[in-house]
Order: sequence, then structure tokens, then C-alpha cells
Amino acid sequence: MTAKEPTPSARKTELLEAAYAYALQHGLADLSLRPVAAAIGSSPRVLMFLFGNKDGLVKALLARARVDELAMIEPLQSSATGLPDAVSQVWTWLAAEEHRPLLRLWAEAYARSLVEPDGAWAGFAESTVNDWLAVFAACQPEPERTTDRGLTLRTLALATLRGALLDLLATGDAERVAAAVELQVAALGSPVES
Amino acid sequence: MTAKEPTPSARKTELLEAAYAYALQHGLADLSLRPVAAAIGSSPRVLMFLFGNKDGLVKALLARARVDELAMIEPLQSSATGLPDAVSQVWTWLAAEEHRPLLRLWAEAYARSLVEPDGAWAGFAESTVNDWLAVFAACQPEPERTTDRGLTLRTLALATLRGALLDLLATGDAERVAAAVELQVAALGSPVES
DNA sequence: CTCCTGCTGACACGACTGTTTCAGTACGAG
DNA sequence: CTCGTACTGAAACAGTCGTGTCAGCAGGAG
Repeated sequence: MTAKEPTPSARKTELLEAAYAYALQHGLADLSLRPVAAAIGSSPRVLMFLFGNKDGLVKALLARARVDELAMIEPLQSSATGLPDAVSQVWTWLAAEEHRPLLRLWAEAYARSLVEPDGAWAGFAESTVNDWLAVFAACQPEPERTTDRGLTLRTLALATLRGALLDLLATGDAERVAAAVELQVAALGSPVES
Repeated sequence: MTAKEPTPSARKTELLEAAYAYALQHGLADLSLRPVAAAIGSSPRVLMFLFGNKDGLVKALLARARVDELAMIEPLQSSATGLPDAVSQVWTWLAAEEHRPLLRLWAEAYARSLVEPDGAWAGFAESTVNDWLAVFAACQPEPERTTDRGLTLRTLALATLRGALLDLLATGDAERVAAAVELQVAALGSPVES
């Protein structure tokens, strides 16, 4: 589909990886070329040459973050035994301390794409919702998957995980939030009638 | 407690209100003094005089947004008949089209305070979590309110609403998200055992 | 050797940033 | 009237922003 760069040029991916590590620590909001270039041992000139302009760099960083995201959720499609199990597995990943910088970056990009629908952030929030809903759909058993109730169930699963993540990132209270997620997992296992 | 400004000076509140309306439309991320001053018929000089510096203005805007937030959830403490009812009432407010600018601003401030814990955004995310949890606690019946399970239930209620809000802001699919919230309301009404 | 492609350094341009300085004006209190 | 408080305008400060320009380097292909 989008065959803009068939061979991203070793140097480009190398610098992108370094810039990605920098963005994980400093955020994307007030990212500017000179500081990031200095931090990764490059220059604004080179970043412009490789990514076209700042928007190109930001887009590449967002795409790079999405790779990490997809690398986490895609294996679920075969390993999870059902929607409750998928939610449980995702939560253990979300709650891990080492993923917090990535998740903060994710939250930042998500919110920004809501406020500023144009530019480099365009469509980030919507695409990530669709990514997760599709994966959760793949985790549901066949009769349920295609029903309206199946759609509602995975929407609820996604909402709970996202909300719990926001809570965890803000308060760091892993125990309280984990208990809420576990309760939801149990409820998804034996749901009430609609 | 914080008696910094006993009489906020009519002119100050007037300009704050105008700047707040501007921020609702343009976001807080790349807010700068000259454009906002021009939009509200003022000057950077006056904003500096009244709010000290840019951080003071942003803090004032965040506090102003929080007033709107509290004005919505506080009445629940007396009107809601229980946690499920509270969730249901909050959702109808969150889902209203006219509140979307405020909620986008809220999401932006929340994410920003996660990435940049210092500065004007400091503590926004955490305080809003605590605000809501306290209100939901006040909506719970007495035996449940003080138990660990009560805390878990309102944490789950909050997470679901926040996650559903994120979904709605990104996709605009009010039907699908509303169905998920309603399912959660029903589940909170007849919850499974822990 | 030459040429060409990928990458890089140094520097300057105009625009914009938050903030400061110096100057006021309007107005109620005494 | 005089004074002090609240507010405002014009201009400039030093700094950073993204970007463009002109040059030059390495190294493989012919």
C-alpha cells in the first residue's frame, strides 16, 4: 500500500531508533530538531535530509511506536483463549514498569491527535482503536465475534484497559487498578444479559 | 488553603474566560501569548501583568477547566442512587456533543501532565483521578463504600468511563461506545463475586 | 581515473517565542 | 488638586524554532 520507502537506508533506521529512544524519555510535545540531533550525535541538517522535515520525523517516530504496540498485541490472536484471557494478558504487559515510557508517549500522541486532527498526528487515535478492536475480535469465539454483542464486549474490554492504563500512569497505584481489571476479566467471563 | 488571590480582579476573570474559550478551540499544546492575546482583544503585556508569566496563564486555564469538571460531577453525590446510576449519568454528560472541546482539552492536559510532571501541568492527571474516585465513593451505599471491593468497583467504573471517552473522542462512534457503557452499568448492578 | 549517490558540516535567514523596559492612561480616595 | 492603584501600548531583548543554501566528504560503479 504505502511503498514510500522500500529500503529505509540503514543510516535512517539507525538514527530513527536513537531518536525514538530520545522521544521516549523527553516526549513528543516540545520535540525540536536541534536538541534531538545533539542527543543522538547528529545534526538538524541530516534529520531534514533523511526525513524531509520535522513532520516526517514525528510521523516516523509515531510509526515506530506503533510497531512496538503491534508487536505486543498481535501475538494475542493465536495465544489468547478468549476475550477475558486477552484482556488479562494485555494488562500484564501494560502494567509492566519498563513499558511506561512507551505508554506515556502513546497517551501523548493519542491526546494530541484528538486536539490537532491535521498534521503529523493525524489519525493516530482512530487507528490505534481500530488496531486493538481487530485484535480483540480475533480473540473472540466464532459465534460471538460477528454479533453486535461481540462488538460491544470488545469495545468494553478496550475501554476498561485504556481507562485503567490512564489511572495507572497518573497514580502508579498498580494494586488498585489491577484489582479493577481482574474484576472486569471475571465479569467478561460470565457476563450479564444485555 | 491556597489563598493566593482572594479577589481575582474582574478584568482578570474576564480575560481568563475569553482565553479559556480560545483554549477550548485551539488546544493548550502550542498556545502562545501573542495569538491568544490578539484573539481575545488584549496584549501579551496585559497577560503577563495579570498572570505573572505563561505558566501562570496555563495554570489558570487548567484550574478553569477543572471548575467545569467539578461542576458536572459534584451534583452526583446527592442525585445518584448508586454507582451504576452515577456511571450512567456521567456518561450522558460525557457523550454530549457540546462538551467535546472541554473533554479534548482535558485529555490533552492529562496526557501532558504524565509526560511532563513538572511545570504548569503538574499533578493534573492525579488530581482528576482522585476527584472522580471521591465522588464515586460518595455515590456508593455505606457498607460497600469503605470496603476494598468498593474501591475496586469505583476504580473500574472510572476506568470504563475514561476509556470509553477516549474511544468516543477518537472515533465519534457514539452508538458502539454507549452500548459498552450500558453493558458495564448493568454488570455493576449485578456484579460477579471477586 | 571519473562520476554519482548517500551523507554531513557550517551558517544564515526570517519568523516566532517568553519576557522586560519604559512609558503612559483612567480613576477612585484622600 | 494630588496621589496611588490598576491597567495598557509600543518596542525591544535574547533566544529558539524550522528550514534553506552552499559547500564538502566518503566510497562504490563505470
